[in-house]
Amino acid sequence: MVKPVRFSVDDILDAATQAVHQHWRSATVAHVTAVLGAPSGSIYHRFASRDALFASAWIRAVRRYHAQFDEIAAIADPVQAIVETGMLLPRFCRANPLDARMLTVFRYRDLQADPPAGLHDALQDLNAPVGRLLSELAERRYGRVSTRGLALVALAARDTPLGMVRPLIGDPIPDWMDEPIRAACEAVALLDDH
Amino acid sequence: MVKPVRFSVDDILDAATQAVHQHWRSATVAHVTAVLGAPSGSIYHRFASRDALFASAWIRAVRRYHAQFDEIAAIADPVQAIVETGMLLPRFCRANPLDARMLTVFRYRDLQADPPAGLHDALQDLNAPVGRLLSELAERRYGRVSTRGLALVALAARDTPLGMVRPLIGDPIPDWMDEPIRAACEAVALLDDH
DNA sequence: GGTCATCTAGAGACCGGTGTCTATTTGGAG
DNA sequence: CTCCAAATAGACACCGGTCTCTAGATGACC
Repeated sequence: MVKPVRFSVDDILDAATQAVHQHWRSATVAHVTAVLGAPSGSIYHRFASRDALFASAWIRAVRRYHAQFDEIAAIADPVQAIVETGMLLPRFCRANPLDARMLTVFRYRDLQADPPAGLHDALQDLNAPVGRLLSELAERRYGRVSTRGLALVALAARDTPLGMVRPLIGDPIPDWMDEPIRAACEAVALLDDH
Repeated sequence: MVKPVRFSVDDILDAATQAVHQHWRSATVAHVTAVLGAPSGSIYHRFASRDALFASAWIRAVRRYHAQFDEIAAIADPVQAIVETGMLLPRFCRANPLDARMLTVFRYRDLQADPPAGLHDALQDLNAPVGRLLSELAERRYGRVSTRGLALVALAARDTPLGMVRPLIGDPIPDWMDEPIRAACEAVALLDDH
């Protein structure tokens, strides 16, 4: 029917991710157009604003990260399941270094606090897979879902590995990091749910 | 001799820290002048640029954090010394929440990569206390200073607690966090220096 | 009281980035 | 071929933030 698409949404998000890789938080729409070889009009044709563009790229990266969660259910031992959940992060960083860097640009809390135009709903649902996984892990680990149990599991499976890996994101994560990450996750996962 | 100072360097840094507390990375010079009740000229009279201002406030916060390091030498057991080094961070966040938030605005690596006008030297020396402390801890823990040993100690005493605490910085760090932080630090500190 | 260095004071120039507006291209359908 | 919706194309208006520039205030010292 119409003029064929030259810059698809995914093309633009790829370029945005590339621009963030190079300029991190100071990436601009001009950087994206430079990567893409497109004028700014083509960007604004598909995205309401600069913020909506970069937030969309962030959301796509988060979803790709969540896509790894399936395999955790197959791990029998609860503590090991928590540890392996933690290990998903360094693995993701190695497999998708650009998306990993994209992940560090926003915090979920901030985006949800005032969502860029049109992304309110996408952000609403975004964290559900994490919530589900953590609840399931807490349930399996402690036999019930307590506030503290949930907090411990979140700390073990999410915050601890993230903190250890974060300073390196952008560069490759060395293999020797795996052992200490496992050790830290496991130590937290072994704590008692009082 | 001259006109008395109405806005000292420390006053301005306090205001910058306050502005960062409210606006985080998007804090502007105008936000600082609003807190301080001073015109922008008074800010630029003492600081070469916006970046130099905020970086100076960051450096002051880092130095205050380093000021806690002295007491670690007194701890006899090496592993415990590493764990207590890790615990300095949550303690600092509780005692100086505004400076803690300031700490999250820059990364040492980025600032050193291109230092704001006039801060090159200050940044050069800034990390020395950390380097000294970590070397000392690695030496005590493993009886020698290996690359891997140093990396493990850095991970245990610095990155792990930072990662666990980071998502909460800005809000108060709850007391129940101490136990998991200790557990994670200790687990990493107990790993072998191959 | 005059002098001078230092500092306050604030208006606005300047600059880079966002987002708009209009023109143009494209190819299938009639 | 003509028409139309969808998309590209890019010039530039606009805006918020940084930083400059000039004027004026202040008080120690002579």
